[in-house]
Amino acid sequence: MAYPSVDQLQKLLAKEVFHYAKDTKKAAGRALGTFVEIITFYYLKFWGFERYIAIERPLPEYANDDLTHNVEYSLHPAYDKKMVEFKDDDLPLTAKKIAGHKELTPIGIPGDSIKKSKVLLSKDLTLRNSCTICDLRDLFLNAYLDNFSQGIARCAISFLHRKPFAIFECKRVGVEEGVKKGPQTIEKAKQGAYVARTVSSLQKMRYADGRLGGLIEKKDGTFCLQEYYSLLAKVIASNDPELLADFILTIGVVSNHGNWFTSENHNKELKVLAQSYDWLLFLTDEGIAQFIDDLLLHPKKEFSPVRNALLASYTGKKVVNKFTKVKIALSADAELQSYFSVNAQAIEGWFIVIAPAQKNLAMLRSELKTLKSKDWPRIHS
DNA sequence: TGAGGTGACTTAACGGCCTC
DNA sequence: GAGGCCGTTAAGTCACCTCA
Repeated sequence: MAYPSVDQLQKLLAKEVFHYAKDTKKAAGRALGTFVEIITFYYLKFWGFERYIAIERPLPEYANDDLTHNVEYSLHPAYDKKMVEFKDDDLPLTAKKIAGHKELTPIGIPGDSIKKSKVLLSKDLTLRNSCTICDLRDLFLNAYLDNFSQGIARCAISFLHRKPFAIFECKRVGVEEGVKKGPQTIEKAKQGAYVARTVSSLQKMRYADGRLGGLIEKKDGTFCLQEYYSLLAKVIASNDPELLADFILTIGVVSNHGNWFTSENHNKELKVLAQSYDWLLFLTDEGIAQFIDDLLLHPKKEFSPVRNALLASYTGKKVVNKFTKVKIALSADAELQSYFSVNAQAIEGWFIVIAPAQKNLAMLRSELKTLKSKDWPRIHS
């Protein structure tokens, strides 16, 4: 790695980018959290799941609608899809404008269900990833920009069910000056663990002998109970609405930061997360450092739009941030897609699978593909 | 009338301080 | 050292206003 640690990289960012902030290290740490989110999003996009993704959508706890949690990325069953096109004269592409497209008028979208402040592509070519157009009872419509060339914006509209089949949460916690082990880590771990353990119908329980068990209540009040990962595999492979209807695969992505030890030598906080999410991925120091060096600190010429989007977003003045998981400069989006496509093999190595044991990223991708391909209208009926 | 800017507000994530 | 709490920073939503 070109840098001794991510902590050193954070200090470099603090000096070079966040010099205006009252607490430069804190601002740089906050931005590193954003980078972890962006890396996760573009990897999912590279995997082909973009048209199923919602961002920061409130998700109720299982059988407890009173409490909702905004989850970073949720992957939803797609009931339908439409393709629409707009000319560059039509910019900005607001939710209202998209909902009024002739391809969508037969649906009869009620005016009051259309999102007021959502813009898929603004006049200054800022893209909104996963732009929600409207909520229609159990479904919501999300727009995704496929490409924008020769004056034509081609957009995909996904009809997504409100109940996701998978969620992703990203966490980063830094290391304090002069301290090797961060006390605050347990707080972040608890926060993530709580959400991971409360949203799915597949619940975790502990046997007296220490084994992890899983249980799902059936309609008749009886329980399907067995060793957790066996039941998880059974649910993913099944087509049984009783098992699948409220099941959510939970995935956590945590970045290394020097005080969670190594991926092999887990400390308490990492163990809490590993036993709370179905999958826990560890984004390595080397990975995040490579991303920052390649795209933000010393980018090749073709990646300069990414660096420019970052620098224009963090100036100390009030500007629209064009380098987040939601809003990103269109030129930076294109280069990020290209970077993730060209470097796919290396990027796969940035992630270490902490849990489940003996599994790899290809298996996670396969599980997600299996889930997205289910006959969801029948399962939800 | 609709696009775009602004400010109030909520939610979340960060590092660091404080207590035990 | 462990863990609770806090101030700062930032993202996102929404209502409201201005202006073409």
